[in-house]
Amino acid sequence: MNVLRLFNTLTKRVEAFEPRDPERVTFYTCGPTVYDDAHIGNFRSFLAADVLRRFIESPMCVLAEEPGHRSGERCHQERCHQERCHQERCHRGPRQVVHVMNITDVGHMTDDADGGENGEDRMAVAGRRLLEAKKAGKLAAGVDVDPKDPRQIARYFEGRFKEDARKLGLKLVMEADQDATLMPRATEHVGGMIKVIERLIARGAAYVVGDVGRRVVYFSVQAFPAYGSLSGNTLDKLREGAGGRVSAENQSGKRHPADFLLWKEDPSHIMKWASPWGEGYPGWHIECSVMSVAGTDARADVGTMVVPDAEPIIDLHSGGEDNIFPHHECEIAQSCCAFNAQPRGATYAKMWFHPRFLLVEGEKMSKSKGNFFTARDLFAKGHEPAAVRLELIKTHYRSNANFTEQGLKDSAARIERWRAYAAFLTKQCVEHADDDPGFTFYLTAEGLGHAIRALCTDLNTARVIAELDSKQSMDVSNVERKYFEHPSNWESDLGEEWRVAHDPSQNGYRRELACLRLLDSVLGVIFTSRQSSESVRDIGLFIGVEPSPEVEAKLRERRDARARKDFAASDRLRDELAAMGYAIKDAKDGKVEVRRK
RNA sequence: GGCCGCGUGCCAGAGUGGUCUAAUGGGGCGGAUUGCAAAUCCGUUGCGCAAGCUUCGUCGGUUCGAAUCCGACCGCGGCCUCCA
Repeated sequence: MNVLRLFNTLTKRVEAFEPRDPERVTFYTCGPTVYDDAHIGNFRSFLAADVLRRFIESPMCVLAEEPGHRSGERCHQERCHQERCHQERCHRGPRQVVHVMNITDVGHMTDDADGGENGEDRMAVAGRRLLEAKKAGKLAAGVDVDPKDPRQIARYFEGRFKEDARKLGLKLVMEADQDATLMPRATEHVGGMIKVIERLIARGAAYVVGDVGRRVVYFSVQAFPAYGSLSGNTLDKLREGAGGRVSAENQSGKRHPADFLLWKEDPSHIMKWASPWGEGYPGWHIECSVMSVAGTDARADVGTMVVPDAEPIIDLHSGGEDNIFPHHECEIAQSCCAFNAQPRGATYAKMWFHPRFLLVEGEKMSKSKGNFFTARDLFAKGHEPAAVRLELIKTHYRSNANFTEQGLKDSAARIERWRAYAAFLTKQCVEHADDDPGFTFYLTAEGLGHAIRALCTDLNTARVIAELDSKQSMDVSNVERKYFEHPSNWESDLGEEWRVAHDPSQNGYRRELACLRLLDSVLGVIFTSRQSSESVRDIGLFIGVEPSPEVEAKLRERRDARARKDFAASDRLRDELAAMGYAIKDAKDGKVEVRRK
């Protein structure tokens, strides 16, 4: 039996993921800081988390169960379709995943990357940039944001982040439109942070230094013996200041050099709140300790909740690899010391999932190298979001994937081939075609099983893509794409798809389509609505491309030229489109297919 | 200096003890098709006419057998107090 196994940063091994309650998995992802647009590296990390949560909640995913778990008996009887499962402790989906991602909108981040102003607040930098954009008239029409108000700046970029994320199919963001508690804002949880800091002080895990007006609360790392277990940076091995980002002034009041900030009294700060330690702002790490609990368990009160010894608080936690230390290390220390009855030996999150950084054209992404892209940069260039999504999830999350323009084109073409296959299968279903004994249903036969095994083995998305590509030996060039737009492709119940996929009495085409939908429920790139409006459908198909009115006009002009066999005009228009970066292909009925060159 | 991840063919990227000259896609080459293209489909793509020989960062080791396990080294990426 294949159960989901993941590389756990905490144990540095690939191991079975065993949530406390397999019917309700809690998952927390460190979210974006909203002082700028998210770039494709940010999104790679968020998309890896999205793929994981989509798989966990799907009927394809089987989870191992802790011995003696409460729901163990029931699932074996009712849910499992696999014979061997009855002998082992496991639980088959579908199941609920409570996925929470915070929005870091507190302006205490310092910008050492491109601000240069040695510790200038990121929100202040963002405000200055916005102000410049506003003066230059570069701000989009209808946007009214006051560059002096950090809350407005944060809301502005939060809105843009959600817009990009929706296009890229981040399920969590779409859910958060219905339930805002799934994307909590740090600024709205400062009260909880203060409560947790008070608890930490009361338990001797934190201390206050400095005179009134300049008070600072630090977490005492020596209060938590397990400090260092996630990153390997144990207290005896840490070398103070090796990262070159600590100032002597900040270190002077600490009992131990690794102690970190929980609260800083600073009435002059750009964003500030009242607290028992004066007006000021919270440390960076404390927000996630609070929001991971508040988001995944709405009933919990961070001021009073007590977790029994060694019991995890959440099942799964993700974030970029740069968060491993110090952020996640500190989060563990805070949460265990604040919430666990016995911090020693406690577990905050059971499984830690850290996607690695993305390279672009073989190099580290940086603004100075010119290989720095935000998601919206790519959308603006006409790349379809689904292609960007596939390009970002196609490589194993734990390797340094290389994002390339060529790869983006490949991804767009790949998606279109899959869509053509979906259109073909849909056509056969709609027309109630009989099974063709000469046709190989490669997914139904074994591809689905291979793909599921790959996902169970540390979320191997590349292998899933290979399964979707392989053994597909049919000419998809002549399939009428209108079948892809068939309403049945846009609403499907995954539990039902799973049943159909495993029901031998069903039509082969129907079963194959069910397999395709199941796999795409994880990848999220095939059955996504294209941006194309009704008005452009009569011209043709936009492959990995967002149509623009300008392109549309040229295509119409060219279609008319071809109708009257004016090939000179037709070729001239094709060249013009090529110069704009579009490749076109003539298809049936005077239609064209448009892609990126 | 410490801790962690990764290193596969022209490119991207699977493969974690034998069925591996190594999945899959791209690119290249040949063919079908096309107003010309593009796309699509078929074949081919380490060397050799062949029996056969040789690849998976490098060097060693374990094993009957290694891309796969172990060690060292080299390279890339991340972190060492607030960049996914």
